[in-house]
Amino acid sequence: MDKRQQPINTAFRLFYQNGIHAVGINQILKESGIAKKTLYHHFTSKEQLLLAVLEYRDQVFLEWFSGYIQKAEPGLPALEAIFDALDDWFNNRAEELMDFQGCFFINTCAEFGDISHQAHQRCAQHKKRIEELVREQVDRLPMTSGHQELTETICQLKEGAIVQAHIQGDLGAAKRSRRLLKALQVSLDIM
Amino acid sequence: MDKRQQPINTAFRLFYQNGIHAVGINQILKESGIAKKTLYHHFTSKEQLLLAVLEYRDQVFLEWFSGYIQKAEPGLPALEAIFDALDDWFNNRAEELMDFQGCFFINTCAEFGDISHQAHQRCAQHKKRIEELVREQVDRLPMTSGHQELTETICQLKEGAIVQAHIQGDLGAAKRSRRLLKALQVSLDIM
DNA sequence: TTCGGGGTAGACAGATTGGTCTACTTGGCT
DNA sequence: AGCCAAGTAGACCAATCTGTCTACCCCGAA
Repeated sequence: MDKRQQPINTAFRLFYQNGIHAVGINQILKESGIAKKTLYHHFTSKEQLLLAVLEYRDQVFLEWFSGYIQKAEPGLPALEAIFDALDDWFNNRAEELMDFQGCFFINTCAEFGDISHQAHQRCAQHKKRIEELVREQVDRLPMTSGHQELTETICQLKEGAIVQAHIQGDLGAAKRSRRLLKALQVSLDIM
Repeated sequence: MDKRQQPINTAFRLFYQNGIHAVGINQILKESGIAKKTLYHHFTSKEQLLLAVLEYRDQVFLEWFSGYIQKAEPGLPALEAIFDALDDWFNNRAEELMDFQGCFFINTCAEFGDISHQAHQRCAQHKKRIEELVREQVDRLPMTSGHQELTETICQLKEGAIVQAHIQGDLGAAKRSRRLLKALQVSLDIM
């Protein structure tokens, strides 16, 4: 019954399913069941609401994501678990995240393309946080160098899988990235 | 002076810079300099205009992209050239493609998330065409199997690089994917 | 020479947008 | 008991949205 959280939940669902510009304030109000005055009491504008939605999704996603990493053994198994997580997400086995419709942050950047836009920057921040989680595990690998490179590479594999899964409906995209990581492990003895 | 092409050019520029829902028909008309009647003579709706824009961008991008592949030696060099092309794109050395703002097809799918939507399907088709160009080169490699897997992997590396470059403004994303491809070559002797 | 297709400018319609505001209610703290 | 913050419903505003329509123009083919 948190009157600030209600429109955030509703707005996320509608934004994620239909896009941000395509969803009007009135629809959010109707479906969240709060009054217009209440919404504008908590948020000064649609844009501020969006920022709160990004904040919320960031938190939910990170919590869910880090759960997979922590359940696995630190190091390589944890890195592999990243792609197991993605696989669950793409195949709708992650209830917390709602029906897969791509990455909300990638989608938001598509609508607010300019990197100077606040929403865009908030999305970049989310990706940086994910990168930090990855780095923590990469740093545990028995490598002498190349931690930063490997971290960024894994994140890039993750983005590629998300896009492939969303646009083509390719539900095996996560497993493909996982196999690529394995191939890397075998080839270079970096891990 | 092609009155059908003019609004396509303008609409692409505006859609790409600002998003599709964020751009109104009237703005397209004003900036393309044609009359409303003319637009609705050629296109029955904004959605039909969008489909024509996707068609147009598909053609321009494929032409530009395949140029890089054809200039390189067939096989591995051509595959490396893919990432050289991306690098030029991200760093705005590809004039035909306009200032880099991510992939227009990824961006469009973000706004029309449902895979059953015509615009979304047109985007998937574009990606499939790119995949075909990649496959042609992969098929020339001295591998006994795994062509399909490698083709899809390379496409996924490409999507990852595009997203990373757009969201983080990471202009080295293409080179990172290129290095990963090289690492794969060394490790598995698939090429 | 007439006729029609493609063009122009822009009024217009009806719906919807984000956001403000009035009038009223409810519930908890002092 | 009194008060105020937070809530409700929804009228209202100006702007904007997509799409239609009128009225007129130009030019090439029959």
